[in-house]
Amino acid sequence: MVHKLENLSKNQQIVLNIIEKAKGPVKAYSILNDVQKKGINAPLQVYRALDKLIKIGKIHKVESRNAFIACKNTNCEVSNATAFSICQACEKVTEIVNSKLSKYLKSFQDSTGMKYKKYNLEFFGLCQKCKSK
Amino acid sequence: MVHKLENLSKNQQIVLNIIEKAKGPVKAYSILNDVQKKGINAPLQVYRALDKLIKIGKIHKVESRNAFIACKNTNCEVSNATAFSICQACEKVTEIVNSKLSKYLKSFQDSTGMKYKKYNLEFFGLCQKCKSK
DNA sequence: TAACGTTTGTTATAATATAACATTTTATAA
DNA sequence: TTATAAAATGTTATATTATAACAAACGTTA
Ligand SMILES: [Zn+2]
Ligand SMILES: [Zn+2]
Ligand SMILES: [Zn+2]
Ligand SMILES: [Zn+2]
Repeated sequence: MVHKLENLSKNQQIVLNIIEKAKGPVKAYSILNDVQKKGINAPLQVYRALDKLIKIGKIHKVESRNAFIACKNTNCEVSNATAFSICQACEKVTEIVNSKLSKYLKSFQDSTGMKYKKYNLEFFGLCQKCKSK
Repeated sequence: MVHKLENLSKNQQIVLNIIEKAKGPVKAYSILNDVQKKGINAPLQVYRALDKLIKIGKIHKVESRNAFIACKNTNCEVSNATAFSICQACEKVTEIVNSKLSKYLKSFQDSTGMKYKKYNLEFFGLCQKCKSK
């Protein structure tokens, strides 16, 4: 197996590092803020790195939150089948890795016969912690 | 059955009307642009109407597009179980109404035992038209 | 009427994201 | 190695999406 990390550029590694170390989803401008000491000065530099990292499946965008999260799924080399659980109270986000779910959705056919290349699913509710408050 | 339309305020009706007449998803600032002759001048007036319309299930937000679409599902009184098919070429968006899918997702349980109140699913691919080009 | 919740109007500003252009670095291959 | 193409960078400016804060008006119900 080829380790893609070695192929990442400087900016891409810096941005990935921040997202991987974070405890939850990270916002683009929070990343920008964190890296201004490391030579990245402009939003575009962050967004370009984010785009690439998404493309190669290292991170995902949590669409409903405009935030980014590291991929925890070793099989998920491209972000074409993603599912997340999102706590509406504490905003904790967890990537759902569930082969039954992904098989079900990958093979889903709608009435129009449209064939899907990609899906993104977001579940909302209360996590264990917040439920018991 | 109670017709909620009668309960809508002036701004809410104006905004809903535009979204229902549109052929595809509509952006907030495009709505704002369209209604400036009708006495709505500020983004907030549009966003407030959008929020309410989402809350009562008249429209949905297509998260990956930051756009809004009228609900076609007569059963869907609240936006707590939504699925869309999105063409990556022409940006056509269709709400998927499929009881098997919604039953499957409503009863989905992840490993943490978190119980979900709401989900949103977006499928991406090419529609019939764009596939055959 | 009084009280309450909802909606409105308005100004300002925050947060998220891309356009356009010049340059540099890296990979590929003649 | 040198040429060439592809990818990444740096920079300035701008576009797009969304909310804060406050005062006033409206609609419902007690
Ligand atoms: Zn993943
Ligand atoms: Zn929580
Ligand atoms: Zn609907
Ligand atoms: Zn299409």
